[in-house]
Amino acid sequence: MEELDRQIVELLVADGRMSYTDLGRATGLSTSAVHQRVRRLEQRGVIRGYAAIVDPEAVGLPLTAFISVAPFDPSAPDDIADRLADVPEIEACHSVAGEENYILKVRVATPGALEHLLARIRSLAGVSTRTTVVLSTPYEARPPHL
Amino acid sequence: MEELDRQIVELLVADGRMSYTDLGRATGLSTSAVHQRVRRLEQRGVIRGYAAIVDPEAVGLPLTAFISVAPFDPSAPDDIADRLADVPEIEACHSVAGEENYILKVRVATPGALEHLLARIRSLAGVSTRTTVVLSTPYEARPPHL
DNA sequence: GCTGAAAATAGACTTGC
DNA sequence: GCAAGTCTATTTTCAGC
Repeated sequence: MEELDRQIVELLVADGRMSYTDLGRATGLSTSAVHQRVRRLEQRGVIRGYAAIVDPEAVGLPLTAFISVAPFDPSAPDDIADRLADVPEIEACHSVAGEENYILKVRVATPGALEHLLARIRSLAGVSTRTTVVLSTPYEARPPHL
Repeated sequence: MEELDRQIVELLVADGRMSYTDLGRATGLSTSAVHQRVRRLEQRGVIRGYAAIVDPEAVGLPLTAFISVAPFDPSAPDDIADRLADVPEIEACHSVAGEENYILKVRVATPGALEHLLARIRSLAGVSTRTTVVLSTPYEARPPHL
């Protein structure tokens, strides 16, 4: 990727609502030039979208956990991700190499909610789980180092 | 949190660049009313900011991994998060309950880069590591279920 | 806390380099 | 691929309820 695009992406990751005017000032381009580049970055899929960053605690989800899952029957076709796709507490689902098949990142309100969530995941996907509770998060969702 | 605020947050998480005009249409409020509410949500820290969502593969970081770390000397004061704060490959750092002290999420370009990163983390923070490589990511960074 | 309107800004689009 | 200019939409502020 080009230096100019790299710079634009970095600026938009830091502030997704930055105006094209300011992006132009920061990069030395005209408004229409950055606008054009941003649109190309969006079309190429480099920029997938824009989102407000929400504090999970502030919206009542203070408890974060990682759940490693492994299927009861390892020979069965693996449709675990699909089976869990509609569980809203699951923020991320990664297929991984290692003892377990997936790592899930979940957010819930209370330990009780985590207990129910684990039961739901086990029965929905036919998996055993190993849960690691997050105590605190020094940092998270830092921008990629382009 | 109030229903109207919940709705606004949900809309802004889905599209961080949505205009106040459109937010007003979607919620039935006037432009200035939503604007006011958004500002209060920002001030209260419910909305921490806005960011462009970037495809890590498209910016040359196709390899994601989780690294669990535990200090060589568990009796030493724990400044691991601080010591690792300036390592740009680390996207997230969670203090966790369990066998290890922290779970790091990292993104790198190649297996070789991961090898160097692990060495750097071990020497910087004085920790042993256990690495789980991500094979694929069915979904990630889904909005919190308000 | 919401509305509605006015003024300031920024966005979208076109044309020419 | 970029700059300049025009037209439209949005942001922002404020008086009034």
